Amino acid sequence: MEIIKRHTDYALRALAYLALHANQVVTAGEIAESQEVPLEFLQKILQRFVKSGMVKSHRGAQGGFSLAQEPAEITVLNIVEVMQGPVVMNRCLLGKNGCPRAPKCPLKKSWIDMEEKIAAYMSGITLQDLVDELRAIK
Amino acid sequence: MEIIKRHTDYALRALAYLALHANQVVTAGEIAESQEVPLEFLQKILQRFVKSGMVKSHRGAQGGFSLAQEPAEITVLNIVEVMQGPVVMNRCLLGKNGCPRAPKCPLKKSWIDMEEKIAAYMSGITLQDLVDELRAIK
DNA sequence: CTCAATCTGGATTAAACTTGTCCTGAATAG
DNA sequence: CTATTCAGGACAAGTTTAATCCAGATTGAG
Repeated sequence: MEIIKRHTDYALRALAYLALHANQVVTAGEIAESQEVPLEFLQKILQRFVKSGMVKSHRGAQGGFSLAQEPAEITVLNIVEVMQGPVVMNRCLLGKNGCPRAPKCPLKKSWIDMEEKIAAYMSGITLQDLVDELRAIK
Repeated sequence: MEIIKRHTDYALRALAYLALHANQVVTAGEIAESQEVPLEFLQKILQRFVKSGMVKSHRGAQGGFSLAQEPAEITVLNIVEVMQGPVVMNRCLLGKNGCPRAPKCPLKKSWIDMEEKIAAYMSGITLQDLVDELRAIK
């Protein structure tokens, strides 16, 4: 039961790299090489963050990507949700109407409680925290 | 990002039904009908719990299934792990050697911490709790 | 202005996973 | 014996994951 998919892992690595080089424009190729991520797959991932407004792209020669927000303002939850959507324990809890069994579901409250705890945990970690951790490890 | 797969949901419903009818032998057909689960799929699921020792099967006419343990001794985590394996945030954290990037992973500690919290939460809910909840709802 | 570097976006794809279905066989109560 | 019920392997459609490929748009530098 792996909760974080590979593309989300790649996204976290890529955005941590951008945070480590804040205020610089970095090419997808550089990120791909340093983070050992397939370049063309990474480009698709970065496009999602450009659309979400978390990353700025700079086209043309000498172009690349840079963070559009401060590292301390981007949380792990933000990144996970761009890639995998909202944290949901059970698909019953997705959508407006939910499942017809909800009234007799003995776990519904627990699932919602867990979702909130997981989301809270992930929103407590920012890219700045990851940068600090990376610098401490080095 | 749905964490609980459908077969795990079915398993939870089925075992809760068995707990509700503790010390009785119940057929897969009866569970399937009451819980709105495809019968043949449910049978596969129940077989897994027989192998894991949580459920006893009774073959032949008038046969069926019954819990092999007390409802208060079977946790949601037990059930989830039978269906989906151990709770792991990132596949990097699976296996003995893990991934080669682990030493420079700024999230490893947080992932492990989250895994433990999720597992702890799920092991705090037993089938008896679900039975109590079901009786309260009714 | 041209060209190389670089991002954009759509199409395609292989493998794995999910969610089942089908069928034969084995056990057993009555 | 035989109807009922579980056991287990094979099969399969649909979706997701994890890429790859390619034609096109943009832009900095020479």
